[in-house]
Amino acid sequence: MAGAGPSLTEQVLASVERIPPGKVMSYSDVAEYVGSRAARNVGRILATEGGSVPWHRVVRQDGSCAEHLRDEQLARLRAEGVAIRGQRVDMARARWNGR
DNA sequence: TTTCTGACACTAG
DNA sequence: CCTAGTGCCAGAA
Repeated sequence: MAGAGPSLTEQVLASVERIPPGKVMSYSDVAEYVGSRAARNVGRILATEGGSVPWHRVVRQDGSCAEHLRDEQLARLRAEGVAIRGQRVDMARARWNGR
């Protein structure tokens, strides 16, 4: 395995940790940010090692989230000052592009 | 090896 | 606004 640079998992985790409070990133945004196009990979990584990163700051491109997380997701984001619109996040307001 | 499933995205109706 | 179908990558049986 070697080595050639950080693994996709490491890059994803690092990107998620880099997201500031009050902001969110979509799965595909993170995927593209690390050089991948499979948003599913990001979700899979967070499901496996997301326990060490603010996974709640990662939502779908449309601002919604998975049902088993919807409750925790919205609750945490709302507590951080993220604009919530009913059951979805106001991406136009909380979306973070890495800058 | 094949098949299924999953913290997703996109297009069409 | 909603549902259905298809593509993507990776791991488990």
